[in-house]
Amino acid sequence: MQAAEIRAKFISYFEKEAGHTFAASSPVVPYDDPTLLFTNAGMNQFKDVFLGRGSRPYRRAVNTQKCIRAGGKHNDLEDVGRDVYHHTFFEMLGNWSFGDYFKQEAIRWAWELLTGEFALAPERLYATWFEGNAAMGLAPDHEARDMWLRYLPAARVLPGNMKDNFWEMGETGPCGPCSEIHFDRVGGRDAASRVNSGDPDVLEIWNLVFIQFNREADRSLKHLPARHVDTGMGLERLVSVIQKKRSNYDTDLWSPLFAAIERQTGARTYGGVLADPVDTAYRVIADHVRCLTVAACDGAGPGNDGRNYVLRRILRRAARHGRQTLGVKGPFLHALVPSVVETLGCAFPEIGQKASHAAAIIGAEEEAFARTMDRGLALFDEAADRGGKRIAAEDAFRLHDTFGFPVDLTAVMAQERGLTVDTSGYELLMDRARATSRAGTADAAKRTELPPDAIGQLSQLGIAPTDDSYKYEGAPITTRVVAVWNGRELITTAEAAASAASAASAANSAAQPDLAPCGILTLASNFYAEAGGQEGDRGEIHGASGLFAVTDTQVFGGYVLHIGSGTAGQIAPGDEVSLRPDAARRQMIRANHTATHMLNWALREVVGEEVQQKGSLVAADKLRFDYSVRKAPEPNELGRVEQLINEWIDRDQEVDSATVPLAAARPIQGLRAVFGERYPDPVRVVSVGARVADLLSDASAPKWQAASVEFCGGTHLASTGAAVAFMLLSEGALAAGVRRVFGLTGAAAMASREAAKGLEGRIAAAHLLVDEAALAAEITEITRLEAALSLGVLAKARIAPLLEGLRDKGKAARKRSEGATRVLVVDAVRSLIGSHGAGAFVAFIEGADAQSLFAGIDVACAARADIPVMLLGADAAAQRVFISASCPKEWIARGLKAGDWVKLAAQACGGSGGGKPDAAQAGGKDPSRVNEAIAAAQLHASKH
RNA sequence: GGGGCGUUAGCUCAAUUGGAAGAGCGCCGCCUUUGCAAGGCGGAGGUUGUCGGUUCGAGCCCGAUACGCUCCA
Repeated sequence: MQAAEIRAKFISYFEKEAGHTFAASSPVVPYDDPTLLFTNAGMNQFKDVFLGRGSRPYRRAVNTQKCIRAGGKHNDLEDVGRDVYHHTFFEMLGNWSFGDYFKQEAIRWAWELLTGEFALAPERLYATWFEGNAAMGLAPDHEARDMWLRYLPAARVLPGNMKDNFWEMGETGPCGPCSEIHFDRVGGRDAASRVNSGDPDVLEIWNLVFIQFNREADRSLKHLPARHVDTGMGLERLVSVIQKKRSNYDTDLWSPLFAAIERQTGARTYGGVLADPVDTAYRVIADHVRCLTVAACDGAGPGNDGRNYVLRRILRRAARHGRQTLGVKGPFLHALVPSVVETLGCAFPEIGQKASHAAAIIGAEEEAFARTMDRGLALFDEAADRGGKRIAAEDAFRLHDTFGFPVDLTAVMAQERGLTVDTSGYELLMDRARATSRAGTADAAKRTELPPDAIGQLSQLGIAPTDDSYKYEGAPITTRVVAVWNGRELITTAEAAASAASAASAANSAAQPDLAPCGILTLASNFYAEAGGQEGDRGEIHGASGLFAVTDTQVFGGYVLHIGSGTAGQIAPGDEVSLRPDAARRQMIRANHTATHMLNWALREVVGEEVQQKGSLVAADKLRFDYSVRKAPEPNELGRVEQLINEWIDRDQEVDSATVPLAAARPIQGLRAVFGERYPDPVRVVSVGARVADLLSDASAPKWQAASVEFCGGTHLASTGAAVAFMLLSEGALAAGVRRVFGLTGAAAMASREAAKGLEGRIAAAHLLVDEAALAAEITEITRLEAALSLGVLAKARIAPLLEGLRDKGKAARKRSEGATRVLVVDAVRSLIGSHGAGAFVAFIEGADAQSLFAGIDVACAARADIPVMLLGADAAAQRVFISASCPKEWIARGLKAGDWVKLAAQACGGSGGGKPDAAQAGGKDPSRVNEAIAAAQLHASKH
């Protein structure tokens, strides 16, 4: 019987024979359950029913559930490959009763299905029941025992303890005894003693849980009014039993995968040997690629935290096996996805539909790891060879930190070679790294904050949260100071401010800049406090007797804190003050925020629906936008994005906003909301290209797709024209699948356009330069400018090839000039050495530089290999002397070493040098003393 | 936001204490052989990411910066 048939039979048996409703498998990424890393049991999706919080339209359910047991409380990752029945991903067949049938039916159906439909030999089956626990006040489950005795002889109905036969969901909650069905693969013997003993041939195949109690907070048990059944049977094990195989991997659930692995890697055929490295690699890779594919199809890919990091570790384990054990050069896991679809696609249609997506995600991560894997493997070998039985903590840390080898992977690799890893030392290094990392952030985030106790103090004093309804207008308002925060304590009365020494810092810390910045709280405020990625306002607070410069605005528990320092006089609680945000800065932020919305819209328009906002920063000088996308946009797509935004700016479209009920705004067609974000109700809607009232009147109209509609609390332009211009400053990868763009608006965008135009003109002009030195200097300057100027992505793309052409020209000129100098030097040396007699040859060559002297030495040695040669050159303008020398073996034997020789000569003209005995070079700083250098060199040589 | 690592020929990587930047593969040309694979000789190809500093001299030391990788938050 094929696996697909077994799976279908299980489901149809419960559907047809026993009136169960098929409830499709929930995703492996649990929805709304922070206690779970991955879905790890069939009952996960029914947890609310068992807890009495939810209900279903049916009382009997059946399905096959996608489960992942890795990284969490249930972690089978370490056992994968080492045995033949643990998997990171597996299917769990299950049937459930929600307050409907109980033990009798559950046991009868299980028995009939296994021995009837699946034709398992009854004499190989064993059942366990809960023996009770007096200490816990739990009676033995004689009900279950007696039912089993109707089918099985007493010798094969076995009692079990709390650990094996009493199931609890958690510290508190539904629980009850369970009854397991075990199967003996060998048969013809009494295997009772092998049940639950870890024998791979006597394995648990089905667990029937009878939920009849609730564990209360005081640890007591209460009988539940509604009793439930929750059963789970691993499909992979069941198939191995029915197909009479001793290993899960020998069934048709895996053979297509093994065939694909063989094809992709060129490894020899899977042999099924437990301790064999190649067979182990086969099992690990097959298991892991199933897990990764299923996870990716349910929206979870490899990443750097939480469940995503578990998936990354799994992928890297598989990739390492492929590289090291099977010798595959490049990415190959992604190519195995189709065979996962082949084995699972019929049961889980979503896997077939999203296969290409999964393959892309897996391929990208494989490629990423491939970049560091070989270097990491080399480091591991080195560390392993360095002696000892243990991989040093430093090496394990470096493997992790620099090459991305999770420590558990290093441990696996060590184990393969009979080594261990110094994990406690590794943890120590990890802690240290974490500490320095945190220290850095803490230092950077030296922001002024209003601690919770200060907020509590405010509400105790009856001070209401700040009325910030003026923040969208920004026009100056007059209000009253209610408190001053000096960085340590709140000052809420004028008297306290006057008497407390610390008050001075509140009003006058400009004179003492070391003091922590302080903040002013007012009754009402027109300052925008940082929120939704938009920076807080800056500006001034004017009082009758003081002036306060606001450098940042933050909000804490509804209280708007104007952060900054006093510049003159004093401002105290009770003072009437005028609040004046920096209007020019505000205007730039508004333009950037509206542009961010248009960018979000344009990216979706050009790149596609898959674009999701991942983060955003709206500052005065720039905007930053992170978004998820599968592959980098093409330059022409970026051009289109920029163009679309500028078209909107040119059309000067109205920007409308209104605060409306969340339920009314949610259905608006084309609405952009950040996934997973919680929005207030009512929510503020900002729309470019359509009036909010119109949007609400016909929310589902497709035409709204053409408008930018977002939930947003930020400040925006009245109409798009005020942004003047938009330009993409840069675009690049932030993390796998996430990209970041920077953009400019207004004067900054215009300035950047001008700068690009200017640079292009300068490149064109540079082409006319003939002098090599001038051209080189100009190229250096243009290169520097290109990096220093804030050029747009499109301008950069335009300029890059122009600059490349200019560099080629500069290179050609340099080569010409170098060639000419070389010819000059070579000719001079040839003519001089031709008439040279015995003894060392020392010559000054007009116009030679350090590089051309080497060519001169070569020529001289070729002509007279028997004598030492020294050549000198000079650059009077640069105040430099160049010296280069070579010395034949015979002369070295006589004591003349080139290194000593050039040093002597160099010292004679104010320099130094050195090198090897047969070749050396040196330099001096005084060209006027070249003759002295020559004389010194000749004198020294003549002594040998 | 912070830390670590990296950047050398088209590709993969070398380069003792700072002393004339190399190898393998690939490319081009010639030769040999000829069933194929190949073999031999020669050649082109480098501002050692960029900028600055120290030094007589920097791929190497120092500082900045860009890009990539990786970990942490």
